[in-house]
Amino acid sequence: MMEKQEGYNAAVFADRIPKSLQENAVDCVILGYDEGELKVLLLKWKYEDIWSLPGGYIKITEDLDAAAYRVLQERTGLTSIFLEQFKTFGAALRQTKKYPVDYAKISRILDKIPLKNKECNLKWITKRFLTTGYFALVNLEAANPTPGFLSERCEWVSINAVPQLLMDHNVILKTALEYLKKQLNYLPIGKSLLPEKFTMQDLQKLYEVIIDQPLVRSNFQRKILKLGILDRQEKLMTGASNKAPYLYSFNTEKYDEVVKKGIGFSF
Amino acid sequence: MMEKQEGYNAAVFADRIPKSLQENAVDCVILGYDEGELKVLLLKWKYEDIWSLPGGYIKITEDLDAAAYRVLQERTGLTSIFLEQFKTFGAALRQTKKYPVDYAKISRILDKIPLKNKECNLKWITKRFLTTGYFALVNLEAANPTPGFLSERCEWVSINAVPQLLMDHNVILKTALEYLKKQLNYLPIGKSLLPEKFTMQDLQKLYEVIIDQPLVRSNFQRKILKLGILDRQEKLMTGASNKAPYLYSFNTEKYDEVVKKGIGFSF
DNA sequence: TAATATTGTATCAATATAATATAATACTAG
DNA sequence: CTAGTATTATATTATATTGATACAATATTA
Repeated sequence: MMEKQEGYNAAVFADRIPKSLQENAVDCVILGYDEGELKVLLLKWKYEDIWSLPGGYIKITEDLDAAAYRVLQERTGLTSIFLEQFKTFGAALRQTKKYPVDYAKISRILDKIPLKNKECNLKWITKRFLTTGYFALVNLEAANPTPGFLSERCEWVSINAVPQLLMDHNVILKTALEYLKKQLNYLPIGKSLLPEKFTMQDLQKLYEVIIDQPLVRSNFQRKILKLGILDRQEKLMTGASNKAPYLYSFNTEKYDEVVKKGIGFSF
Repeated sequence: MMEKQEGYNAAVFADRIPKSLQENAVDCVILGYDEGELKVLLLKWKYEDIWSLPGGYIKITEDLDAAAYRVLQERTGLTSIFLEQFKTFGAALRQTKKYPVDYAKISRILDKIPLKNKECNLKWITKRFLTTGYFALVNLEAANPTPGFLSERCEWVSINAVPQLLMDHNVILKTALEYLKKQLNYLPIGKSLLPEKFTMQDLQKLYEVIIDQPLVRSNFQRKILKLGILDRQEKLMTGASNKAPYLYSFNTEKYDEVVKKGIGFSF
């Protein structure tokens, strides 16, 4: 089962694995919205050029959802946020043929980070495991990106500039974005992506970034307003030489109601 | 962690567990449609009054999806069917407080079925694990329900007459049905649930059973026909004293196209 | 041949949608 | 102060969709 790679014997890892942890993981696609761009929170590993989605093992006494919340909280400081499971990934070759793990790199990293830390279960290096993908939409301004013990940086990266990620993380990210695109047509979004108050243009741009195509302004406004999830606030004086737009905020009560009912077509 | 229950020490199971299998499982909600009822395929266990969804462990060299297909194939003989992952379940208390496992019953069963069979991994008795829920829509007529080595019966049960199931299987079933209900509004269904040729009434009844509410006949017909996924065939002479309905069949090409595009509302 | 049940399609008002137009700003330049 | 400019909020219009109902066309039975 194990094979040598670049002179490194992966089986060495097997000894380092604490037995106390579950063999399953979660990976979080944490999306924020900033300067008209959709951004995803990524980790840059220590010492080597490895990037990955924030993830973690599920503790044996922990709910699956709780593990995802924990990862989100550890990497952003945020709690009680929109977080949704979207798919579990379990291709047999997650760590091998299809998405090769560079054992040499991992080896060099581990040589520098002794694994006395019980929180680190590196079974994924040597054995296929499942990971459940979650995605979160968060207020980028409120988040406080924090690297873990294997990573040296935790950064917002534009979804148009995502580097090659560890294992199948690029696929996980892509799947999350497609899922979000679909969700748009039967769920309101934006409550946690936008600041408290925002203009109609802000909201439209968010939608356009997600579905990756332009929308007709007047029709977008009409459709959104008809959902009844927005409260109109005062006008925003930008200093620009044009009519000042209204500010809006989400009406939490109605927003949640629409989330429950769903929008759009139904038989 | 382990506790005695009805005088039986669950830890005894731990020794019986082969190490060769992954600790994750799939459970399949296999739905069929018969006599105007939606039915789910359930297993009745040997010797004791235990019912469950068909499920199985994921082999260490097996794709997650492949494991679900295998379960479906083993229990129905069917292959290449609509089968979709809908959610992974991982509540910490899956096997304990919230959904107690009756160790006494399991014990009695295992006393009669010696576990020399390597295919049986009963770790789920002693330890929390994740299970990924899949649902399949199959042609009930074409399926050949077949029990496994732990079960004595494999039967179609009306979703209105489902007994108490093992662990959280009732929740898994409920979640699958809710998921299907939602899917209805942006995917065509019926291709694998109905026979080759069917009447408009057949299709409407199927929809009504799934969403659990009546639909207006003329409007349903108009909406469905507009999707362009049906080919009209000859008339069906039933011998009933009324106008004979047309038979329809799904146009596979257009059907798949619509599955890809989705139907209904979009921004 | 009339009665009956069910089907296929038409009708029509109400509503929704896409594309475009118009009026109302908030500021700038002169 | 006024005209110009960019942008916003909303109106308009033609077209399409929806929900509710109506009605003609069968296939059989009485």
